[in-house]
Amino acid sequence: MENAETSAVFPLQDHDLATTLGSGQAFRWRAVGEGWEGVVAGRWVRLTVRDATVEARTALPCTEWSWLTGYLRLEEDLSAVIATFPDDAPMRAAVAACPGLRLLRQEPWECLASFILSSTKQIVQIQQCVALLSHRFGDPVAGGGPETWHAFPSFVRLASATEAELRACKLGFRAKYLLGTAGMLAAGEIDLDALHALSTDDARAALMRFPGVGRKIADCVLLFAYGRQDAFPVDVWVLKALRFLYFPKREPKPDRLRRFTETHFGPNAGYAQQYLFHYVRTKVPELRSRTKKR
DNA sequence: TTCCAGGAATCAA
DNA sequence: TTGATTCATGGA
Repeated sequence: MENAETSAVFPLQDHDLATTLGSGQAFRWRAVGEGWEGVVAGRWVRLTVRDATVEARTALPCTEWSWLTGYLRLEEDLSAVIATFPDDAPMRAAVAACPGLRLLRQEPWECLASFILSSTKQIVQIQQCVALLSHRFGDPVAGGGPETWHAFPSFVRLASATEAELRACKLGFRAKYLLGTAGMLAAGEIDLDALHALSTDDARAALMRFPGVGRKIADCVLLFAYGRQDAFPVDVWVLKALRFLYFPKREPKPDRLRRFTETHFGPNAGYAQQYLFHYVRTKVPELRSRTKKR
């Protein structure tokens, strides 16, 4: 069969792909040579940055690219987003430390499933679990080389798996959560597409009906898949960031902290959160070192 | 060896 | 309501 690769080039401004794709919001990207390879919307794609452009190469013919430009949010004016961040020292430091960090717009099911796997796991382990799940249960897709790639498995497919099969993908206690969630979706109990029409609060409540989904994971899905930029996930890193950068003197009570995250960071609070997350996780030695939780 | 990881469910007080 | 415990697994 003839090589049917297709490529397209898009302008890229204020967008650091390596930072974005490695910032713990998506888990299927691999650095390969100069570029990044992954599967988006069931298509294998290789992204290569050249100057102020990104070249996208697919293995199969492609004439319409909204599946990729929407995923990468190439239309978003990052400077306009950052302009809404609070003008304080921690936020300025986080923005300065992570130039070109962006949010993606992922598919809700893959994002939900990935973050159900994420609880009490390191990012590299989440990546490994997602790779194992995809390899074991996902449909094969044509890639750019001899290696076989796989789409992220559908909830229908996972709903028909056994807990033992999921545990074989190193999910541990999260296996029954993923199985339960896939089962609810396969049974039509909740329609992920319908959440787009709901308020953020109602969409969050719907997501939290799934087993293994609490406030934090629901907020990740709202932010990374549904474009709800007011959603502010608080994980162990963001908690450390808030304590260390904003409340160094005394420990804020949880409800005080929640009110702070909902009011201080503006309409794009979730975007600001991603900057704080990546900043403390990669650039603040006092917090990167293994220090006791206070 | 011990601690911890983009947490949530469960149970005790 | 809040606080402690449990749940797998592997990296540091």
